[in-house]
Amino acid sequence: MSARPTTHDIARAAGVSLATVDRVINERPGVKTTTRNKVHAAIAQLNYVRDVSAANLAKQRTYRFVFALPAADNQFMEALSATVLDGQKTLGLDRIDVRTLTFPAENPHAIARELNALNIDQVDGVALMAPETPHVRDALQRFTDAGCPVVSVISDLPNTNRHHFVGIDNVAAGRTAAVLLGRFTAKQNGQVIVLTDSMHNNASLERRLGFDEIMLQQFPRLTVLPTLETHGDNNLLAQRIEKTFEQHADIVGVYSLGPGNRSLSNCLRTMNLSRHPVVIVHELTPHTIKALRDSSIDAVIAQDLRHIVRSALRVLRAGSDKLQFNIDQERIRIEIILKENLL
Amino acid sequence: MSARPTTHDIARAAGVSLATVDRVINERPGVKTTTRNKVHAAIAQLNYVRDVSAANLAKQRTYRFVFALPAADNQFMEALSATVLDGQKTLGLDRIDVRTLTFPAENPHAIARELNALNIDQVDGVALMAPETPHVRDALQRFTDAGCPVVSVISDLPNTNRHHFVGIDNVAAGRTAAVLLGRFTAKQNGQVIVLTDSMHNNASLERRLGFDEIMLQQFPRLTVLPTLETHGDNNLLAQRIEKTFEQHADIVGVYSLGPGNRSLSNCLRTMNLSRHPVVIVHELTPHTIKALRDSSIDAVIAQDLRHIVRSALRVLRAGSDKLQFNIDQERIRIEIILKENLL
DNA sequence: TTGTAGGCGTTATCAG
DNA sequence: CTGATAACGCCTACAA
Repeated sequence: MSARPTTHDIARAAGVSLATVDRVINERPGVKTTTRNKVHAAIAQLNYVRDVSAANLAKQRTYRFVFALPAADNQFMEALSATVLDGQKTLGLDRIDVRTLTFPAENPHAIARELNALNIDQVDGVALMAPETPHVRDALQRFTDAGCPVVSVISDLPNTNRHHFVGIDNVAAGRTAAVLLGRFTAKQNGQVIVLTDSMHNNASLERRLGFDEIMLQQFPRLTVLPTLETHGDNNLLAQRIEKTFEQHADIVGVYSLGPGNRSLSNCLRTMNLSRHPVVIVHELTPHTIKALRDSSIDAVIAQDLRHIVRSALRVLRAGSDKLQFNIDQERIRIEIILKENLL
Repeated sequence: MSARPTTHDIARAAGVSLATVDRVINERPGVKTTTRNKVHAAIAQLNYVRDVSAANLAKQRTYRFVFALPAADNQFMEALSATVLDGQKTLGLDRIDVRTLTFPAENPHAIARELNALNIDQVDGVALMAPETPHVRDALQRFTDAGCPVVSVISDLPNTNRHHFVGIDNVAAGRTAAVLLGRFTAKQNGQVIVLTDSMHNNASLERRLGFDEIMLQQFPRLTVLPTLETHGDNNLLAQRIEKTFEQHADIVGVYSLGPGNRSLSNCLRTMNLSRHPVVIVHELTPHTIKALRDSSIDAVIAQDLRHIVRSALRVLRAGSDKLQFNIDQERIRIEIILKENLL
């Protein structure tokens, strides 16, 4: 109803000047304890909360964040990069400067080097998606030691002291995939193929974990085969899949933990199977959307990239201001997408 | 790296005053086309982006919106009200004043009366969830005629000229429920119960439509029974469900289109069935969350209330400023929630 | 130790 | 149609 109180109101109520109020609010030295108390009393009484954007405007403060991502070598990474770029415009207007750093997906040393090259007091926060290697860990340590917030995105870096992880609970995502696969295969017995580019990736690891957990518990009629690692090699992927189909007569499901869904689709199509397995993959991309539409993929487990980018930026901003953030509000949902609820 | 250009820079570059730049930027009338072009050129050239926080600071404008909802008589409505209240604080600091109007759920006349009692030039926008009755239609007409934006929420009012509908595509939601129910019932034959409080409700109607569409197409092994309308009467609900179970030997699924999920759960529990039907309901509430956890509900079709409230407010704000809004960005997702991807 | 005056980038209100 | 000028809420000199 009534407008928010301002520093003016506090000043008046406390019988002091604006500058003094400011000093108290920002815990600057040079204020008598008694007047400080008066101000605090007024603040409490009027229920004052300072207008951060006005403060930032006055301070000319801009947040300088770095977003480090592997170079896009698939549609998902393309979408993620695009979302970050888009965020640069959308939220870039909130006094947030986002600088993107890309590194060759297969060379985590590169990202460590790039991070090390950054001047720490020109950076207010780092968001990154990267594999957890010792080099990366060390590079991040430098930031966290300097009080510069770091968030991991999409795939966590559990053995670093990143301030937060922004992404889905990948174990739960694996469980979700398992339930869908189990129920969608109806009462059939048979084998399930699991594949990803690399199990050196935290997200893949956790997804497999959750997947196995549910499969063992609830769907003993299905046998989950060892994970096929494709290392981004489409031919290798095709070879391994075909070989697996030769070795097992009753493959009823395929769960793709990571990238490579276009190759997977191609491979399955060219094999021209008489019975189509239930296919569950991760991430909404132009390809997976199309595949949902033509029913060559049965379900997609997704995470909203816009949410992720915004959340990462919000968390970094909070960290940079040494403020708490509402952890519930930053939780990323595991989305289940079928043909019917696309869009 | 160099600082962002400001309106001053634009003004200087275009050889006009601050005020003119502002007029152009905010698409206000009263600027010669030639000067407007000059300003636009300067904006493009200097790559100007306006500082939203400064803008908001300067705009002491507060939007006065009304949110009209039926009184909470179930957990979903409670959650919705709570979300609106919460929005009052969260976005309330974005210079948005939200006033809530509640009316007895069973008495749509009341809401029409309350809307009519509002002074139109003290309101900048109306969001409402209400049944579409002639009274409501007339009441809304008064607002839209006055150029005051109106958005329908959750359940659409297609025969009014509300500016926008904020909620899920309920036909698609019905289709989604159908696919899940169909696949989750595996290969079983049998009947499916559909129930809701009232089919006078647009959302229920559309959901049933989509549900039937898929059922007929894809699951001929299942017979969908006529919708049971419970009119919010728990005893009636229990009676009808029990009777239906007596009349049909192979009920394998239940789809609840609307409220009444607690009663449904109670009823099913007390019937102590030997074979549990697949149960699919709408909306995440404390009850449905609990029921997902204990597996008495198999899937929930949900919509994110926070998104809905925020979207409604954004759309109203755009309408109130006579601006376009990005319709893609305001699309509400149909969420599928299982036990595994809760939270 | 405290207060005054000016500015941050934008918008609003007047005149012209 | 256009341009000064004063806000908005806060911070930072500098002066007292």
